[in-house]
Amino acid sequence: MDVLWCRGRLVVVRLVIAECSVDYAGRLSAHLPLAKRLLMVKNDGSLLVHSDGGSYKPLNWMSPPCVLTTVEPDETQAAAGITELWKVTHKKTGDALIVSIHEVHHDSAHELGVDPGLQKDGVEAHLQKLLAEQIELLGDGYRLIRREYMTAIGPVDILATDATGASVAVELKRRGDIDGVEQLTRYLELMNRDPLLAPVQGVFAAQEIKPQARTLAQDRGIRCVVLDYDAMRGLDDSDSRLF
Amino acid sequence: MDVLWCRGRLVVVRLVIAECSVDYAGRLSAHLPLAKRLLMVKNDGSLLVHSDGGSYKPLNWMSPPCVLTTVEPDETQAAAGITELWKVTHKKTGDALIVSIHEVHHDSAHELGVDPGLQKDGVEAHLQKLLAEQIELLGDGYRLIRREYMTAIGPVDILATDATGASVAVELKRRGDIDGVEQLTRYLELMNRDPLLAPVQGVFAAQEIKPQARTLAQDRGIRCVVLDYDAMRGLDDSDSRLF
DNA sequence: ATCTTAATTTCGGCA
DNA sequence: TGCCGAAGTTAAGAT
Repeated sequence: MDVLWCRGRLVVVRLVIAECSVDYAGRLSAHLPLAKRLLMVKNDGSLLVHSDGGSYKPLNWMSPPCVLTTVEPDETQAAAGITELWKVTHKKTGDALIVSIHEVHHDSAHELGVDPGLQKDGVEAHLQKLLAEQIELLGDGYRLIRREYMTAIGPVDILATDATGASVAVELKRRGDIDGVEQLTRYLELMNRDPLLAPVQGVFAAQEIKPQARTLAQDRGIRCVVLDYDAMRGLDDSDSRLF
Repeated sequence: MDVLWCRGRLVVVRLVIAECSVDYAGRLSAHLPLAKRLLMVKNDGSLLVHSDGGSYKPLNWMSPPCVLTTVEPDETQAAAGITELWKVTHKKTGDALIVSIHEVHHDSAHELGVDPGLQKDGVEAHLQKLLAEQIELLGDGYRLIRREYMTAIGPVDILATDATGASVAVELKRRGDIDGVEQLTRYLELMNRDPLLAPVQGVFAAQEIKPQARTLAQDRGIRCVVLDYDAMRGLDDSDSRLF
């Protein structure tokens, strides 16, 4: 059991339920008082300390690359009831996580194998692809120049032209927040200094636009467009999808 | 076992190692192909799907408040090898996570009890306290007016005066990003409209300042200051700390 | 309850 | 590899 989970090509996760306290010293200092928790040791040596509640984030953890070593408790620690001492050290930053175990209630190791990984669909990239294909949603006569139009301070999501041939910079978000308006504002400021592009109009397009973002955008002469993702996906021909 | 983990006042976590595929339909669509994984059902009904690798983030999950129901596989599903079907639905958004279980390798429930929670130290609040105490780090003659100086759009981290008595607004970050510069810019814009404060100088202080943020700050006449957290902590008299 | 901001963010893409 | 921006961000604090 001692080193089973880190040897050879086995892909093993170890689950320990234990009464323990945890100390972290790294980018911050943190302490978990003595309580019964779940310790999850992954194959790469990383450690997760979970309680029963909260959401997916552990109470404390150490990310890979890191090494777990078990230290013999000294007399003082043993007298304090510590039976096992785990020290997890980050290989690069030197961050340390120390688990002081008082009692182990459960300990098991399970081989999992390599995970094939998550397949995602429906994020901003897809929204951008759809809007690029359906650029006329912004208005009659709109034409796509290109996606990811590069500027000195980063890529503009979509560059298009309106019916009059004037440039239009589109910033796309799933949720239209104030940050997105700021981002688009920076792009517009820069692009409008370019005599080949100016004048450039701004369009802030999102599935949902927060009132504050809308107010700020309108204040800066940026047009807001709310996108109907489902409708756009329905128009797309590659709409074969799960469920 | 069936409902043990959600009854009464027990605080229980259930651990299942199973060959399964997972589908998520909510803010995005996602699919996990058939593989052996760890399913962690927390007391609040939330579910975490972990593989052996990655960092603390599960491959897929459902956050509380949510409910887990077990559905009987229909004939087609049973023929495909599905023995159990878990459906986790978010109570508010309706997001759904479906776990199709083919084979259970391990199944155990563990009572944990209520967790006392994490004690943190060393985050931005501490940095702010330290800089307020050591405001002269910004320059000779600097004096603290107050921390969390309230404005109409939120609190400025630190308000100070320089050697000439002019107002200085300080925005503090652990990592100085472009967002922080934008934030400070908004504060400065507002404060400089106040005749009692104007003119207000801006200082962007962080443990680390990203090149783009520095460029933007300088372009807007904001001074950048890199803080040495360890040195500042060393000067602090309340430096009794674990380890 | 809603909104704002930080985070030991993590994660992916592209230069 | 490092930087930059998105994320089912999540989570904590303030209004």
